[in-house]
Formats: sequence, C-alpha cells, structure tokens
Amino acid sequence: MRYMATDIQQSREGSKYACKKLVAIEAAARVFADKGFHGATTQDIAAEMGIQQGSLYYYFNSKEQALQEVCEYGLENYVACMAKICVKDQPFEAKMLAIVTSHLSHYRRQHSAMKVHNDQRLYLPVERRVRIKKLGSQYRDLLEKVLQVGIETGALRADIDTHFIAYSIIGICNAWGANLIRDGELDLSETIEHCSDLILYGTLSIK
Amino acid sequence: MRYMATDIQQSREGSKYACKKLVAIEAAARVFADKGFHGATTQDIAAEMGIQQGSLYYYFNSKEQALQEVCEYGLENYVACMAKICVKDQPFEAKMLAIVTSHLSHYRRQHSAMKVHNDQRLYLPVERRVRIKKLGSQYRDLLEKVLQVGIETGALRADIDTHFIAYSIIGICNAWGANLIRDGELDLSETIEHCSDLILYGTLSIK
Amino acid sequence: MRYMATDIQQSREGSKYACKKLVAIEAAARVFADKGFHGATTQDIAAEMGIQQGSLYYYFNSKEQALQEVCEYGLENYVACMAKICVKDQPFEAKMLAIVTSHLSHYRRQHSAMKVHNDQRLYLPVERRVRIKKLGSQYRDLLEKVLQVGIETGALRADIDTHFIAYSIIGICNAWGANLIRDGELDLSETIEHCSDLILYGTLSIK
Amino acid sequence: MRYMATDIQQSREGSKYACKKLVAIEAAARVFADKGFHGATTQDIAAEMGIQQGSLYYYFNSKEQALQEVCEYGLENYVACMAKICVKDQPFEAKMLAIVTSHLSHYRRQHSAMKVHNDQRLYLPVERRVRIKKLGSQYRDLLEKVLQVGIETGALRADIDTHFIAYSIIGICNAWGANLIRDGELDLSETIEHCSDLILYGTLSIK
DNA sequence: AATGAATGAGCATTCATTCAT
DNA sequence: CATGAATGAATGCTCATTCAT
Repeated sequence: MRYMATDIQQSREGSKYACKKLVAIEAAARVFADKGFHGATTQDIAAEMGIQQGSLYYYFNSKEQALQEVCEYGLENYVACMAKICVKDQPFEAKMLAIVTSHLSHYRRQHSAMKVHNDQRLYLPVERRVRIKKLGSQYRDLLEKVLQVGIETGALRADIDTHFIAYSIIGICNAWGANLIRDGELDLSETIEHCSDLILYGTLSIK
Repeated sequence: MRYMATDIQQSREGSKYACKKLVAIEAAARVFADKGFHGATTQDIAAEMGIQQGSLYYYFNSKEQALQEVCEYGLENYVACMAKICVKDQPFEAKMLAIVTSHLSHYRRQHSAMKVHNDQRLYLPVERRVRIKKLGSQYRDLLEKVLQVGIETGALRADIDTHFIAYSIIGICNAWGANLIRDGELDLSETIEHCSDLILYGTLSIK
Repeated sequence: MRYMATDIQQSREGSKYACKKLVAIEAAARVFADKGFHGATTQDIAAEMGIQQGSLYYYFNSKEQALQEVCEYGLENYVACMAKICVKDQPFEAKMLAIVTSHLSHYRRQHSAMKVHNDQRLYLPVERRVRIKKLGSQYRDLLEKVLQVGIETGALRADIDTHFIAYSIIGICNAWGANLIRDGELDLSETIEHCSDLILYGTLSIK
Repeated sequence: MRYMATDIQQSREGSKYACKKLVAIEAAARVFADKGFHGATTQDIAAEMGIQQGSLYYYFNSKEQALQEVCEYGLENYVACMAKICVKDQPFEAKMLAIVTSHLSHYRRQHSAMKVHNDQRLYLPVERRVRIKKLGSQYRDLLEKVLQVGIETGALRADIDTHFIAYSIIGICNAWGANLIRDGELDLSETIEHCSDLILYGTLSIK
C-alpha cells in the first residue's frame, strides 16, 4: 500500500516520503556498518534517524528489508559509475586509475552502504539477494570486459586470467575501502595511487 | 577455578578437557563463520558439538569468550607459519609464494576460525582484542620485514610502500580465502599461483 | 463534537454521514465476524471500507466502540422482528416457525453482526454492554412470553421450564445460524423446518 | 528436541515434564477461555502457571501451538467417553441421557478446554486443525450412529435427519455448557434433565 | 562432566490512536 | 472528509546465562 504510493512519489523528486526514505536507508547503512546486521537493533536505526522505533516500520516492512535496500543502494551508484568509465575511450592505465578512484571514492563518501553490502549481504535469504547478485555480476562483468580489451590492445599480459584479476582488484579495493572508513586520516588519493600501482606494476623491480 | 585446571590439563597434551575444548573452539568457529557472531546462538554451537546448551558453559564462560578464543586460535598457527617462512633463506619470489601458500592453505584446511577472525573480531570489546591485535601486528610486521629485505636486496622496486603492500597482500589473500571457503571446487594451487603472480608482476605486459 | 453533528445528521434520513456510518458498521461486522475482535485490526476494517486507517476514527471513536455498535446493530432488527411476531394472533406452531424463520433469516442475510454479537460481545467491558444486555433480555422475555401463552392455551406441555426452553431455542438457532454463515450451500428453508420440528416434536416416535 | 524427549517422558506417567506440561495446557485453557486466543497474552498464561513469561516456551513452541494442544486436550476425553457410551447396550432414552450427561459434565468439570475448542479453534491455521477436525468428526459420527440405531429399533421417528439432529444436540449442549461455565450456581443435573427431555420429547403437549 | 529447567532482559514487530494539513 | 505521518505501549518470541542435581 505504501509501495504503490512510493512509485508515484519517487517520480516527484522532492516528495517527502522519498526523501525521508533515503534518510532512513542511510541511517540503516551507518548502523549496520557499525554493528553488523544482527548486532544492530531497529531501535539503533530509529535513534539514528531521530524517530521512534515503531515509526521505522513506516519506511521498512522489516529489518531484513532494510538490509536489502541498504545493499542495493550501496551498489546502485557504484555500478552506474563503472558503466560510465567503461564507455570512455582512454588508455588502459587511465581506465584502471579511474576504476580504483571510483571504487575507493565511493567508500570515502561515507557510503557505509558498500561496507554493509560486502560484510552483511550473506545474512539475507537468497530470495532477497537476486537484485544484489545481478548488480554484483554486472560490475564484475564490466570489469572483466575492460581487462579483456586491455589484453586485446596489448596493454595487458596475454597470460592473465581476467576473471581472477577482476576478483582480486575488487578484493584489494574492498580491503582498502574498509580501511578508509575505519581510519578517517588515511589519504584517499595516496591510497588510490598505491592500489592502481600495485595492480598495474606488481612489486618486483624491473630487470 | 576452571582456569587453573585448564592450565594444568593443557600441559598434558592428551588431557580429555583440552581435547574437548579444542572440539568446542572448532565447533564455535564453524558456527560463527556460518552465521556471524550475533547471528549464531549458543544453542547452535552446542548442537554442533552434540551437547546441551547449558553444558557449553563448561568450556566457555561466555559467548564473547568463545569468539575471542576462536579468533586467537585462527591466528596462532597462521602467525607461527609466517615466522618459520621468514627465517628461511630463499629468494624473494619463493618467499612470497610460500607466504601466499601458507595463507590460503590455512583457509582451505577448513579453518573457519580465520574467516571468523577477519569478519567478526570487531564485535569484541577492545579489552578482549589485545592479544588478537598483537598477533595481527606480528603478522604484518613479519610481512613488512620480508618486503623490506626484498627492497634492500634489490628484488623489489625501491619506491613501494612496504606498509601499504603488506596490507594489500593480506587483503588479496583474505578475499580469495573467503572464496576458497565458499566454493569448494576452487583449485587451491591455481589460486595460489595467480595471487603471487599478481603481487609480483602486476598486470601490464612487459615492454 | 462529532457526536452532536451525528445526532443532527441522523435525523435527516438520507444524510451522507449516516450512510457511510452504516457502511462502516457493516464493514466492521464482517471483519470482526471473520477474525474476532482481538484478531481484527483497525487497518482491516479501514481496508474493507476502502479508506485509510486514520480515517476510520471519523466514524468510530475507538475499536471498542465499533464492536459495541456492531453488536447493537446486530440485535436491533432482530428484536424488532420478534416483537412483531409476538403481537400477531396465530397458533403456537405457526408462531414458532415464524420465530425460527426470523432468527435464521437474519443470519443468512449476511448479518455478520449477529455472529459478532454471539461470539465477541463478552470482550466488551460491562459498561459498554448495558444496551446489548437490555436488548438480549427483551428478546428472551418476548420468547418466554410466547412460550407462556403456549402453555396457557394448552399447546405446550405444562411441565416445561419456559426459561430453559427459551435459552435452548436460541442455542439451537445460533448453532445453525453459524453453520448457515460458514456453509453458503446449506438450504435455509430446510434448516428452518428441521429446527422448528425438533423444538416442537422432539425426536421420539409417537406411541 | 524437547519433542523427542516428550515422547519418552510421556510414557513414564509420573515424569516431571509431562506433569508440568499438563499444568501448562490447563492454565492456557483457562486463560484462552476467559480472554479469547487473541485477547490472551503469553504473559497471562505464564502468570496463571506461576512462572516467567519466557519459561512458557519451554512447554510450548508458540502461542498457536498452545491453542492447538488445548483444543486437542479438550476433545480427547470427550470423544473417548462418547465411544464408551456407544458400545453399551441400553435403551435409546438412557443412551441419550448418558450422552448429554457426559457432554455437560465435561463442561462443569472446569474443562475450559472445551469452551476454547468451541470458540477459538477457527483462529488456528488449517494445518494445525487436522487432528481437531478428525476428533470432531469422530464425535459426530458416533452420535449419528446412535441416532441411526434409534431409528432402526423404532425408538426414533423415521423421518428425522440424523445429521441434522446430531448437530442440534451438540449445539444445545454447547449452549448450556457455556452457561454452566459462566454461572457456577446453575444446577448440573437439572440442566442435563431439561436438555435430554427437550431432545426426546420436544415441547408440544401430547395429544 | 553434563543436563534439565528456569530466568529475565532484549528484540522485532504490530497496532490503536492522534493530529496537522 | 480524508490522509499521511508519527507515536508508544504492548506482545510474541529468542537467547545468553545460571544453577541444582
């Protein structure tokens, strides 16, 4: 019932409900990121929003739904950004830098939602994970395609396994993303540089 | 009082208590790895051991203590192995391969404890994390020292940040370790090779 | 304040408010009949009317008041009909048939309100039950008087307890009334015949 | 888990668990009879037993299960008694008196469980009602068979509908059963006599 | 060494009710 | 007239923990 109304209201950018719903998702993201899904209480989320516990159910039908929406929210922009990077025509090194920059910037922009997606999504029942899985695959596919092009244009070694490298890039970025959230002092651009450098050149001195 | 007894009994390798305690830790590790600390119940752990819920308190004073012991258990061997690798005299590439092998093998040997340490340790109150932190730092320090030696012997590029690379190596290995647990089909030695290859050589074709 | 308005509007037969109020009572009756007083929610009733939950309070001051009005509504016609039957001058058998017919027809005419009165009225606090009690007594009194006349005219056995028989007749009719609601296939006139037959002649073969 | 144990323990008559479980069922019966299923709280039931609310779940897995067990408990003896009466060889009038006596005595013996069965069983989801339905049908079947024999032996009029009469008998008894519970002053044997008299002879004076 | 029984605090969720618009 | 939004108290249920046996 709320749902039907939502669709209508989401079309109007400024709708009050859509607005507060976003606030709710972001509050939930912060709390889940901090305490984990099972460790967080609906009271925590409500308090973060400055409303009463019961009122939270005006925005979410259940705690699980809140987690689901946080995860999807965390992925949405993230995948969209990757798509934009992919279509741009630029040399491989620049592309990789852009990808790492996008990934880590998302973390720094207080997007606890990404952390929640990484750490907590498996606590959702499978039926709540279909869209999340699809978005995740999209991201990996886009990344693999970039790598494939890199090989074809001769920028990348022909013997690398694009699937493996894609996963590893995501792994490194997530590890540093978590650090960026935990440690506010950590320099973003430095981290970006280090990450893409490792991915591109490895660690050995050139002989 | 149990504690004093424990110490005595742990000295005798074959003591029954020490034995069942290990079983308890491993059961707890499996359950925590599967459901997360807050998502797991003491009933789950007891069931995994085949005992009654109340009996669990013969082995752990609290659920939190169980998590603490699982995390420490996950790190112990892991750090010890790293120490052994460090003292061995071998070229850098071989050392890196040994390190990655050790890290990933620990995951594959059903050591859910490592996964628990990675994902759940932050749910422990700080005072329960002192030993865990120490073991973690030890590991990173050892790894950084290996990298430092690599630079000094000219094997590694002089411009890399050892601290950053150490964290990244751990990040990559943990990401793939999680995959190894989730996907039993995944080939261990292949994964090891891929990981160390990426760390050493990066992805660019050599010009 | 609504109350004063109500009184004014109820005087005008065709008033919109009185009309929708009736719709509200009947919606509440259906919902209470289906789910019971405590099992039904104000949301259920509002949905049955096609309005929002909050808007319900335009028609009822509280859920309890809704139950009260449903119960009274269920009894009103029912008692009025009985009164009409009583004043008619006809032989006892015909009267009994008319009474049973009236009682069961009320059930079949979708009057969930009667079911609600039977099953749920005791969940009302005593102070809300005064009118209901009065109407109920009226009905029983009228019925007892009919029986009394039956005895006096020699139609009925002199040794029956009118109070007891009145209760029993109501009991049988309510039992079959519930069946009539539950099972739409059940034939009304057949049921009426069976009931009055049992009440009049019992089950033994005449010797 | 408790369940398996239950079977074992129920075999030992005096088992502590089986004993307290019975106490629990009877407490639940009283509370449900008084406040209705939805109007009763688990706290009410626990208080009636003199234990804490949480402890109630040692005996019932859910409030619904409690209702189910109460209903089944209410029917068990009731059906068993009817079975005993049926096999006895006695004239129809005596049999009917025995049936009514059994039915109403069950009510008076504080068996709130029967009231709960009558008023609340429909709030159970169908899958929880299978056994209840079976027991109910058994009772009606036994009663119909008695009536059938009554017709065959010439005790009863040949033109009565056994199905209808069975339902009516149950209806009358339940109506008076409810009165017996509500009004402790009401004389049991008088009520029994009145009921069977009505069923057998009806109300008309014999011509 | 283990268990059955109980506890009590905590939690997600529901729901009657209110009220500004 | 009607609604969207919010409230806060209640409720069913879970679970870590305790303890006598």
